[in-house]
Amino acid sequence: MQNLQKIKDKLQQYKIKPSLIRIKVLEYLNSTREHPNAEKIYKKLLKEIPTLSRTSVYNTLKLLTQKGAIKEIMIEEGEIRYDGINERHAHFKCVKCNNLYDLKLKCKSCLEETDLNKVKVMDEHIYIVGICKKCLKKGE
Amino acid sequence: MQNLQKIKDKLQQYKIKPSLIRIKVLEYLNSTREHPNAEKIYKKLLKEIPTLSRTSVYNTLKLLTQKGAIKEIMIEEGEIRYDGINERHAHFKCVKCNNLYDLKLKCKSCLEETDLNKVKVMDEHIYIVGICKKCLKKGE
DNA sequence: TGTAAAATTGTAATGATTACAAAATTGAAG
DNA sequence: CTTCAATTTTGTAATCATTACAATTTTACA
Ligand SMILES: [Mn+2]
Ligand SMILES: [Mn+2]
Ligand SMILES: [Zn+2]
Ligand SMILES: [Zn+2]
Repeated sequence: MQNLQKIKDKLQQYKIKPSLIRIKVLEYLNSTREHPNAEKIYKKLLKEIPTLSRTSVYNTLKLLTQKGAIKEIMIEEGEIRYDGINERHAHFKCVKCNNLYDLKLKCKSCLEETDLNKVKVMDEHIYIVGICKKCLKKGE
Repeated sequence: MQNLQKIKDKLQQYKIKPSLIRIKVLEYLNSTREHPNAEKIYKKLLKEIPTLSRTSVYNTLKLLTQKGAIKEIMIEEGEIRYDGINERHAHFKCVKCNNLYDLKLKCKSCLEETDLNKVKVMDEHIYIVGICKKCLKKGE
């Protein structure tokens, strides 16, 4: 399909050679908004690539992150989640169901320009922790 | 000194019984803006409390966090830093010197109210990753 | 084909955090 | 001052996601 070409193009755009695992990992991360961790990605791709190793998933995630094609999200200790959506947005982590939702940002920057114009900004992370709509309903 | 009383009051305010270790940990976190991790806090307090155990520091930090007296900051994998300053603010993490600086926020919320008025917000984290002024100068 | 570079794999190590049970301390009651 | 249960603190062992490393496989190109 032409979706494959899009993934390959994106990899090339970030100067990453398009191997099978890299394509599959990026394809998965671009197709979902669930922000999976390495283990979830491994389990998912194992169905398509039976020889896949956990190490390869970790290696690939590290590479994609370093090249800027995906983003690491660190919210809870001992678990890195990954986000393949590159548009600037914030996150909402529900402490009940553990889901991680995307949130829109209404302003370009919440920070004082005077603080920022002296430093080199490489990355920005904004997230809220709380209880989501669904879980609030469940608990009356 | 009367600083001690302030710390005790703050602990009581968050419904935490003021034991020696709790007082010392909170006192340290309220006196610094360096956002230390558990190990740094342990090393620092060991000078004053020679019988101190790492476990006690971890226990105390967990308790203070759960009660809301301090905040965990998770930016780099495998290292939780702690912040005793309760006023809402953002952070800047320098990837060169590894320092974590405080930043002022210019707006009350960067998020769409429509997204937030259906959920329960418990915590908010905003941070920038980049290279600080000092390190930029060093590298010409 | 031959071969060096790159990618992938499996196993072992790492290290911050946590679990757990024992020891010490506290504080109220007698 | 004692007693004793609750709380706090401690030391050791376990956890577990991630990383290091070396071996194997695959790729790309002459
Ligand atoms: Mn996202
Ligand atoms: Mn801070
Ligand atoms: Zn939820
Ligand atoms: Zn710096």
